Order: sequence, then structure tokens, then C-alpha cells
Amino acid sequence: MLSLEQIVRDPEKIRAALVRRGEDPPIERILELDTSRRELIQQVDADRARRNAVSKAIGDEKRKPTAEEISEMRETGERIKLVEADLDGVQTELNEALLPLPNTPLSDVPDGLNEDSNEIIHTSDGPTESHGNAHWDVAPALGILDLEAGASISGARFFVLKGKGAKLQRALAAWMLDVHTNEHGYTEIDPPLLVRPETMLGSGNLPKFRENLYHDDETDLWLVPTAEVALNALHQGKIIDPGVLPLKYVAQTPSFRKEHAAAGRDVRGIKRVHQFEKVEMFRFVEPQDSEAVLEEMLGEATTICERLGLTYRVLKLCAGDIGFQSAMTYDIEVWSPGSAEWLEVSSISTCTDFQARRNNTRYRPEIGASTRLPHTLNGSGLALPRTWIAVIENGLQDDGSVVIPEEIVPYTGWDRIEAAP
RNA sequence: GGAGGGGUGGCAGAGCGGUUGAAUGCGCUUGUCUUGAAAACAAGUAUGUCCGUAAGGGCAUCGCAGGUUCGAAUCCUGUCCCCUCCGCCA
Repeated sequence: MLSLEQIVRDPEKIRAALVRRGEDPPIERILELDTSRRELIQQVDADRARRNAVSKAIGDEKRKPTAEEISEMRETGERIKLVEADLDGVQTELNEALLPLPNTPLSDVPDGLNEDSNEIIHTSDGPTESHGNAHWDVAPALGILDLEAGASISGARFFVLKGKGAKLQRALAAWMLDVHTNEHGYTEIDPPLLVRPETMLGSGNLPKFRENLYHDDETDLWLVPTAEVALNALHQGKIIDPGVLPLKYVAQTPSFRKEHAAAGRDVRGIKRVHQFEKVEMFRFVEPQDSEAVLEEMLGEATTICERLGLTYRVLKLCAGDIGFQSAMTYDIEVWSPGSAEWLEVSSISTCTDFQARRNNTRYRPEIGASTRLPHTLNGSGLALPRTWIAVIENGLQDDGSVVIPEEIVPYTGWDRIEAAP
């Protein structure tokens, strides 16, 4: 959520920032609503102050109220209720206007309304040739991926990993978690995957993106589309004590996405599926640190690509392509020699104070100081099926076997997936 | 699923419907004392919001939502969560 205070203070600045994203925010309406909100608050507070004063006087004097007082206070009470109802309506409308507004992009974010304007800011050394053996052909032949079984169990865009394929994914995830916890200082978290509507609201997934989320009607719980949702909520409604920030969390969880918007795209293989594993990094930091931390997290994710021997590139997303809650995002893509394309394996964003405000997560900079909103950052480190694809396709040998990256061998216990007989 | 108990400030823990935003203790901050520290003593110590340049003042909040009342932390209804016991179960 954007700061109402900031919108009121500098409406044109906020409007301009949102226009960069292709939004047309109802700024005038918000300003109107805020004005009447303030008026109504003043009215109702004055009446309540009057009522409190009379009641207190009666109490202090240990006497019965007079008939006159009773009728006046009844009248005041009625008026309070009426104005409260008005105020409630205004607050609700204001919320409904504010909640669908996305975060404002940082000035560093390139202009542009779609992915064509994203800037490639770095491409690693390494091969970018194609051998044409895509994972959807190679992996089933090796007996490590069963797309038909996924479809028959659950439907399109579900898959089954088998044998060394399943273990490779587990090994990759375990290794990534170890790198982030042991070398990057993250605390490992195993969060719930079903979350309450308030939690989805806090991360920015609701109310706008409900059509992409799985939901259980009976319990009104939502399946997380990323661990970010749960990690972001770890301190909701809480004040983080002085000296505690920065907080660094990492979790490996499944992510559940309906992918309605992407119907027809990436339908072959496991590039885009309804359920996938992902290692997610998440940080709560002091505002002045967030821009530097974004770069740091980018490094933590690219390290993973490098150590797996994958060719990758880094994109700085343009204003129109960053996520709803993001103020600035880097995407990391790895080269798939099988399908001759770049696969997005990580998205690293700063959400500035946008999520903290929605979640009512605050921190106290020092003892006795007033509370402030921390900045939140999230980044995949990395998404597993696409990393798995790249590892398989990159490790593919002329004899049909697949060589596993050296770093992963201690986790798999073997260094090669044998060619199919 | 059945039966009972409970949700109050950072924590513990009081609170006859009326000077209770809330006793008391602990913790924390500052000050006095001390070479320094401890102890002791004194003062302070919730969050949000509105008005105000500020000083300051108003309002709201005792899980949450309603209701009764001139007045609700205290009474009533609903709801969520936690604990204990029984049942069931990975």
C-alpha cells in the first residue's frame, strides 16, 4: 500500500510515478475522500469528547445523571453513530482506492510498459549455443521426468520427477539452502503454505491477483504462490526491536500458481507449471540500506548460477514490467541449450515500505525512538524446475548421459545420470 | 469431534459499570550517589490517529465484531485464538 500521507503531500509526484507503470490512479478521488475523512473525524471526535466530559463529571460527582443530561447524551450518541457510519463508508472507499495501487518505481528503473524495455545489464561468460535436445525430450527418455503421469494425476502443467531426477531437485534445493544459510547468513524457515486472506493482502497478492491463486473455500485459506507471502508475514502487526534488523530469512517451499494469464505460453515440459519448488530469500532492512541490499541479493542469486556452471544474464525490469509490490526488480535468466532460450530462474525485488505498510510491520530504530516502516526485499535463490532444466540440458553429454555439477555431487551421491539403454 | 478454562501494556499480573490508558512487580531509559560498576533512591517508559509551525490538546484501542447504558476492560451476543481433559489421527 502506498502512503496516504505522501499522496496528500505530493499527489502529482505519486501520479507521475504510477503513470510510468501504465496506471491511471484515481488521485483526485483519494484526495476528496481524505478531506471528508478528516472532517468526519473531527466531528465525531468533538461529540465523543463532549460525551466523555459529561460522563466523567457524573462519575466524579458520584451522582445520578439529570433527565436533561440523559436526553442530550442520547442525542449525542445517535449523532456519533451516524457520523461513525459515514466515516466507516469513507474509510472503506479509501481503502478500496488505495489497495489496488501498485508500488511506485524507483527513479533508477528504466522507462517502458512491457518486457521489450527491460535492460540486459549483464551477461555472464559461457556458451549460448543450442544442441536442440530439450528437457521435455531428454528427461523422459532418461526416466527422470514423467509428464504423462503428472497430467493423469493432476492435469496439465503438473509433472512427476522420478529417481535421479527427483533426487537432483532435492539435492539442488538442499545445496542452495546450505549456501544461503552457511555463507550468506540467512535463517532457514519452514513456513505454512496455506495462509489467511490477511496474509495474502499483506504481500500484495490480494485483492488484485486472486484469479492466479488456489483457494480452499471451506477454511478460507489460500495456497502460497511463493514463500515470499509467508516470510513477509512473519512480523505482521509487530514492532521489531532496536538492533534486530536486518532480518534474513530463506525458505524452500512449493509455489502454487494457476497461471491463467499465461495460458498457451511455455506449455511444453516443466518451464511453467502449477506447482513448483523454490528457494526464496527474504529480508527486512532499514530503509537506508535497501538499495545496497538489493545488489547484494542479486549477487547471492547469481553466485548460485555461477557455481552450477550455468550461463546467465541479468535484466533490470522496466517500470511497466515490475511486479505489483515491487519498486525495482532484477530478473536472472539462465541459458537453456535445449530450447535455445533464456529461462527466468530468479526475480529479485525491493518492495520498499509497501509490504510493511500493508502488513503493519514496524521497527524501532533505537530505544525510545518512534516506530518506522522497514523495507522488505525478496529474491528467488533459485526456482527449481527451471534450474533443473538448465542443469540437465547443460550437463548432457554426447553419449546421452548427464553430468551433474561438481558442487551438487556431495548432495546426490553420484555425478552422472546414465544414458538410457 | 465432545467437556471445561482463558485471552489486559515488552513480560508477569490486578481490575465493585463511573477521576482506569489502566494498580502492582519485573524489565528498560534518564538522573542522584560512586573512582567505576552494583545496590539504593527519584523521575520517566504502549500504539495509532486528528487539530496545531510548535508547545500542547482531543479521540480510539484491554483478542476481534456487534449490542445494552448518560457512561463498558468490566454486563449481553457472536466470532477467532490459546490452554487442559476425552475421542480420533499423520
